[in-house]
Amino acid sequence: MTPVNLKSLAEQLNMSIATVSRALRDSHEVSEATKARVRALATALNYEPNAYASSLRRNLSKTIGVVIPKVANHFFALAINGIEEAARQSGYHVLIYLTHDDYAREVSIVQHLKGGRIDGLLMSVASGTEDFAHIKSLQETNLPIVFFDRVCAEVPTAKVTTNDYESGYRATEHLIQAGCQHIAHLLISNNLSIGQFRQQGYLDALQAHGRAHAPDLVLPGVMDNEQNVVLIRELLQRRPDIDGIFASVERLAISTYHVCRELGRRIPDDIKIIGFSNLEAASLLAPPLSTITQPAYDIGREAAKILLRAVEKKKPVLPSQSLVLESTLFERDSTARR
Amino acid sequence: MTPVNLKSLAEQLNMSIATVSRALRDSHEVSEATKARVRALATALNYEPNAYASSLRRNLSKTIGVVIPKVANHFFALAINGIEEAARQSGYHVLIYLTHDDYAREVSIVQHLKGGRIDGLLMSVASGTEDFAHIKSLQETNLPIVFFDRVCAEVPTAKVTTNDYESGYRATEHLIQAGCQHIAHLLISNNLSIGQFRQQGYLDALQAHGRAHAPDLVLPGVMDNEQNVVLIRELLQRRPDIDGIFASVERLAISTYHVCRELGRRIPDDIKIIGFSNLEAASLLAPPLSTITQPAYDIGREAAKILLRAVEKKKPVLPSQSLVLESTLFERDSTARR
DNA sequence: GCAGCTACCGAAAACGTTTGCGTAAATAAA
DNA sequence: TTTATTTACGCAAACGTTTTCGGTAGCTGC
Repeated sequence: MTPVNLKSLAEQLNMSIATVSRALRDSHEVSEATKARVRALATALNYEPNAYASSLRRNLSKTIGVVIPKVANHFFALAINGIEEAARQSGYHVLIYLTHDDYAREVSIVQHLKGGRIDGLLMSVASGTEDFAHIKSLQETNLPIVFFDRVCAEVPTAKVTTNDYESGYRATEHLIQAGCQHIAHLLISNNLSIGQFRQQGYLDALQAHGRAHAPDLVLPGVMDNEQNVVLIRELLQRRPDIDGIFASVERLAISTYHVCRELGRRIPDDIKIIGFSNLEAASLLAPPLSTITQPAYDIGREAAKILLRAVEKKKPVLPSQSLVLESTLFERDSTARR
Repeated sequence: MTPVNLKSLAEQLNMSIATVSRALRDSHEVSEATKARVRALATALNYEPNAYASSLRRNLSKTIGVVIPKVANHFFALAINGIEEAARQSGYHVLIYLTHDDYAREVSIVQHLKGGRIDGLLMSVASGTEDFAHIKSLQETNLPIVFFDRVCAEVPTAKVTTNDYESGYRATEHLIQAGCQHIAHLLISNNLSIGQFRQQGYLDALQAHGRAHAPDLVLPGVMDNEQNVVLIRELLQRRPDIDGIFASVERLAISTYHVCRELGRRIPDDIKIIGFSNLEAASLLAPPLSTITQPAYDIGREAAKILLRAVEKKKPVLPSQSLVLESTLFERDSTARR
């Protein structure tokens, strides 16, 4: 069985490889008659151009990379959904890499991407990452990068985020208006910029409503879920007066539900909870969870579109192309006034 | 700025390209002394081999493809997690494609994969797919394929699934033992083999317990969620005697919760529900949902391992390498006896 | 009849890597 | 000493595609 490539096609058609290639790319330097002959044979033999030869020659892979902390999370899953959609529409392929929020793994992945495997990168940095040299070094190879959600402030490029400050502010204000006196903030991580924005919103909302800020009401989450449960239990036992919780990330809200059930705290009677979440079943929880829901699909799609525009036009991605999308606050029973 | 490739390295080291290449691949045909010199410069200049040149020459891309219906679904997200883990351990990259359960899209994706972009394929077929010619044709190019969960019976290769028949049987039996008289089955799709297995388990369990089988109690789900809500509402209104529901897929269980809430049916008092689901928050629902939970992460990882073994050894994947993993039944309040 | 077009096509050089083969020197065996 | 064998490296041909640089026709307008 002979391989079906440009050479074999050219031989069967009695023409040069160059002509076959041009015919398939619909070049104007080839007559309609020969184009038709070439196309007929190509489809008959199910010809598909070798992606690697093409990529090598054109220095273009038609592939983008996505580096994210995890995929088993509705936010990132939806984001990938949007990314894949945008990529498919432009004929691009999507390579996926998971850091599991591990700095060393992130560095290793980013280093490997220097091999020219991708034309552009979409990234949401690991929560443990503090040094961004690996990313900067990648950007210096002229690879376009767009950050989404967990952005890296130090790298000058476009970022797609949500209005995290306002969301933190509104969530906190919502708890205040529901009657909460002592509101804790369960933070993602200390060094993520989105976490800092949400934290600032929380602080400003407290201040605007004349509440004192107690530093021991802010709990930075960790990677491990079991560990988080322990930390939250500790917090609720140390400060039994806490009657409101703002969780900056879904899994912390879920962990809080478990802890409350364990400690016999009634939601929303004893304690009210609101959290960032893209959980579809939020309205079916007991009680239904009030959420700040990010437009995850749109974040992914818009980030990909910005990246792909830059890739296609061979222009760098500018910080000015950054986008801020709006989250939505859904009031449900977990913050109901009683 | 000169590019950093084998040629530039060779020039700076005053040796041939071949030697540099061999040194970096740790060939025994190169002295330790020169290896050291080469490696030193390579790391100093942050050399990363061009993936496409290498792939072209070796006819190996170190990349596998994953074709799945969707990613915004905890089962598939976990499966990808397992796949990525196995791939990373073997130094492979993961390309991801979503069919959105659309046959035409699946065909188009599979056709594109003939370009040699991947060394192997992991696939969960779209629920609408009835003709498998596109997959067979891809397999004829000697590309190793491994199916997982939503397998394709007609293609002779390895498949990684769960014990779907037994799970369907046990779920149905569980409802019977909880006191249900009229049990409906909400099916994924008529032409998926896993759906047929679950359905057969449902039927056999009914028969084993002397229950008559009413064909109008079996509802094949559709793609659209809104549509499913309508169908389920219709079913519950047409057959008000239904007091047990076995949902073959998570979103049908969720839709059933919504319908029950809307119609004022109390779970589990009026109607009991069990469903296939990987929802983490299942225990926090109102009421907590009884589930058959598939080992999604393991399914993905094992499928990837089988595929990668075949790829590395350049041997075809045999149907005899198929694997059946066990699902777990979690009893929760949605099927509690009252 | 001739320069200047256009329309079509082919030869060949890239892209960066891997690898079969050749070969010189060094070492071992005879 | 001569003859194998090993060690360490270079040359050059691939892999399949794209693209530059032509080149040959057949036109047009003068």
